[in-house]
Amino acid sequence: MSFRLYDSARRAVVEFQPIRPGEVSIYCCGPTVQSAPHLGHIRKEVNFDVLRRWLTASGYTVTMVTNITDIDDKILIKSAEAGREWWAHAYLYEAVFHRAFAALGVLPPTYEPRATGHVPEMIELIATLIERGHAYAADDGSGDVYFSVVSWPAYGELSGMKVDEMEAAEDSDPRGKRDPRDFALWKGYKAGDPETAAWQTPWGRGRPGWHLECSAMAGKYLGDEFDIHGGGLDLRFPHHENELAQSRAAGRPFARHWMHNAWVTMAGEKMSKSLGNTADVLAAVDAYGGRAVRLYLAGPHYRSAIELSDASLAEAAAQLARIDSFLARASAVAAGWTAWTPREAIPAAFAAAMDDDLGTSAALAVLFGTIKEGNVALEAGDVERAKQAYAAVKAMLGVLGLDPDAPEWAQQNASGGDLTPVVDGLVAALLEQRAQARARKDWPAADAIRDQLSAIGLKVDDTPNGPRWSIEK
RNA sequence: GGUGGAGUGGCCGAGAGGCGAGGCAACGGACUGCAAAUCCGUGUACACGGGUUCAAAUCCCGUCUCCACCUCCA
Repeated sequence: MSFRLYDSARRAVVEFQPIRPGEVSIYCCGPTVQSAPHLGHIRKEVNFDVLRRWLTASGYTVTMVTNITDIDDKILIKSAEAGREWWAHAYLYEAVFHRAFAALGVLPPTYEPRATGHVPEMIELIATLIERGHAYAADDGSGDVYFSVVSWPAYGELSGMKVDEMEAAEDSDPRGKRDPRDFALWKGYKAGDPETAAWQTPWGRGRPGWHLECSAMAGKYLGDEFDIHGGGLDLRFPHHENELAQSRAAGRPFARHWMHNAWVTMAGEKMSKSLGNTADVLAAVDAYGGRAVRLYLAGPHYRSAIELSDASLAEAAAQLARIDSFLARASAVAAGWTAWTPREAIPAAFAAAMDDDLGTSAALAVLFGTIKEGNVALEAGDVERAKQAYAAVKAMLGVLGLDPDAPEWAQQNASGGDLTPVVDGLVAALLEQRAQARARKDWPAADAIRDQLSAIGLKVDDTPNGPRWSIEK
């Protein structure tokens, strides 16, 4: 079975064919580190993390590049408001983003370049574009350099936008543009900008334009041509259109495949900073747990908008509780069973769903079906089938980034994990008292102990093999 | 104005011509001292109006509503 993926440029699900057999190169536009991430930002990370995990599980060696945009208008404005150096502001929020990524089990990219570290590559790209007649330094002496849209007839090939039909932005500042549709590759230094936010170039001092950064960094780490370029749907135009135009105009074939995830909505509207309807990632993680939030983001298809509410997060938490309940029950008989490798353990239906444009929703149906089979097997005492179901569930969770025993989650539970033997000892003493009360049919006393534990967040379940406790999230 | 997407049962959310994805919630039953967990069972949904077809949530025509991009945006 081969992998099929929707390509935004061709507007169809197409057969994925890597440039080099067995390898996949992905460039994914990363955050502009101007303020804390919201759940919309993080959906992109989770969706592309699932892509990466599935390709890896399918046997590919994946190179994943996600940039950090650490210089930009917004950063300069926000840092000035906050009374910080722009670079200090950028580092501060880069750390917050990293914390949010880790809180959702997102694997670190292979390379995570910062825009400010790649000015030489940008200058080289601009020079090539000027040489080829696709870019020009503004005549007004501002130091701005623009890409000439009319010089590149293919402009619009990605988004389907027709240059002539586009609504002209009324308040846009034409500055030194020869055509209002031209976009900035390089922004000349302006009075009032921080002295440190400017780099010397053949066209004067200044700083990078947003679109140019990504082309330069993708080229450095992945070469002139690579497999997949990703990002949020809102980046398709103009950001990705511009990246594509400037890269191809410079003679680089660039991305073969464009992949865009849809957004998170609240009350039907796209979550965004400008609308102010954002949900903080770490707050959601505190309330529902990182794996529940990840399940909420990863479950629906990546090209569907998903509606955020307390109810939808609570439902994800309930789904996860069903998953974890099975893992807890099954691990008693199946832990350490290694007859199947994770790859062998993945059910064919799950693989088929994932191969079909990352059908996580259908894949999840397979996961829950397997859990039911496993539960039935456990009830029937069919240990062999329970082990197989357990292995299959673990393998599927691994692909989705939800296996609680995987390093990215085990690490997060480390503080609690270290205390588990201690808590276990304390709880065991109480459970022994409860067992004695139950033995003499003193139900009020037994229930009092259970209620006491429940009040501090420990849930007690009676099983055929005795009571089991767990921490309620 | 240009371009694109969406309207599915109480809720979330897949699917895209023909056996009711899956989950959450609810109700009934089994198990349990009671719970919890688990299992079994219960639902005839596809915005509206036409049409095509043996068969339409799925295709065609029309209508309504919503959202997004065209400006920074994951």
